[in-house]
Amino acid sequence: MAENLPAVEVRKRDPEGTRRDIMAVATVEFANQGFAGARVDKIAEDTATTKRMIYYYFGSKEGLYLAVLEAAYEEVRLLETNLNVDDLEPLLALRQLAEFTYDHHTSHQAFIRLVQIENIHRAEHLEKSQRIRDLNSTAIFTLESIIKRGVDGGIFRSDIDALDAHMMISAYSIFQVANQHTFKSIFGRDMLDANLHDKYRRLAGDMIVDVMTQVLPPSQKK
Amino acid sequence: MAENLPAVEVRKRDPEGTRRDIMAVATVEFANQGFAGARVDKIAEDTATTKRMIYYYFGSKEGLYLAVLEAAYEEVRLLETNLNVDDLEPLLALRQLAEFTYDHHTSHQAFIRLVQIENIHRAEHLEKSQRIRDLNSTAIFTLESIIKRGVDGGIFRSDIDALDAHMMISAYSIFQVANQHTFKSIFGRDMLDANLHDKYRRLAGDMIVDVMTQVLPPSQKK
DNA sequence: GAACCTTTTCACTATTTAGTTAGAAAGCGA
DNA sequence: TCGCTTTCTAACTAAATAGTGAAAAGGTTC
Repeated sequence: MAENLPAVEVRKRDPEGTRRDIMAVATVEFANQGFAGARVDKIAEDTATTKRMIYYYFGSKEGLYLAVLEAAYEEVRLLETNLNVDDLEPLLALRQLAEFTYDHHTSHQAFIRLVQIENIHRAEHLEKSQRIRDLNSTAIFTLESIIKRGVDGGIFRSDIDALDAHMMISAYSIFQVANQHTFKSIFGRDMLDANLHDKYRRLAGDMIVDVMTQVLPPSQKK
Repeated sequence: MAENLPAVEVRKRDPEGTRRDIMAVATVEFANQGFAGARVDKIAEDTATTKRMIYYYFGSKEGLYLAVLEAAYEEVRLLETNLNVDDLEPLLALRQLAEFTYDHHTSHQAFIRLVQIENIHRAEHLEKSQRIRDLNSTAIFTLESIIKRGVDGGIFRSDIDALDAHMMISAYSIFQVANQHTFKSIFGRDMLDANLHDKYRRLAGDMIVDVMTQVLPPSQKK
């Protein structure tokens, strides 16, 4: 009866598929519960396979977590490469980068949760993954080039480097996702409300553009 | 031999002291390990009293966590009231508030960790605490007054309200603490390095002042 | 068809964990 | 002194938890 129905049990042996199944489920569980809070039995339950296979492929809970973390960083990096702003004037390029980052982060909340969890653990797992540390965010190179052009053109401050700018853009975007729950609970505002999205995306651009374009007059004591 | 030595076992019955002892230790443990990661036995071990007393006073692990969270929010609120910027012109007041917040957050890292942990839990514990939700940050009232003066004076944008401004200031300051570990691991920069503190405090002020003082000309398409 | 890889089954273990029982000693305020 | 509160001791429990053992069967590849 079921043999002709679409691909649910088409695969009999599909190691890659099994790994992907486990990791997809584990990503959700780790992002939702944290490393200590996640339950291997729960993950196994939600997959099409068994706990034994988790250990067969990933060795340990930590091994699985690390695989999930690596995959999340890699996926995000892939998406980053979609942005090309080399043809735009620095001001517009910077705005585009910031607004793209904002959209990107607000639509990859599981990734942000994993990053926050990793920070609670003081990045101890990330430190173990040479692979993640290698795939240095491409956003930095893009930013470096934009900033160089803006500084050379005399329209950008020269005392904010690419990492500083990245920090500000990330801070703004990540905060809205990462701290949405306490913010809403205390102030009653849902920062991710669809009605606010356009305003907050624009504000991400305003924020970084406005601060970068304040070329300091020597008179102003700072 | 030990009877004349300073206050270690001075107290015989000191319920308040016992509570404080437990909470101080629990704050560290929860901030470091998260709720699921924290161990009641470990907390008991690090106090001068026993596990039984933790349950005597706090009922459960969650009860203790909630007490810790409430105390942390209250302490931070107390410190916020130290700031008085009513006499300053709005531009300087805003800068002072931002830079004060930056200093404040970078020197209360345990609190920030608790907030991040609470966000991982989608603020479910915070929701249970009417007490925390009541002590609405005084920073908001201060900000409201500053912004009103700035907007009335024609030097501030009128489309950014106090919560928006608070969000930007918090995002900047909290990010540097909350995400310091992944940031350092990936980019090699310690955002909390003492040598960078002055620069980053100033930048907190620049960021919010620059974005607020961009009064939009109608011609500029936004 | 042989060797190897993947998958299933499932009971099992050792440890950790939050939380308890029960009693008793001792301080403190009235 | 009486009664209530606080503190300590120390074993104990029940459940949850990460991880394993061992065997067998079914695919896959060469």
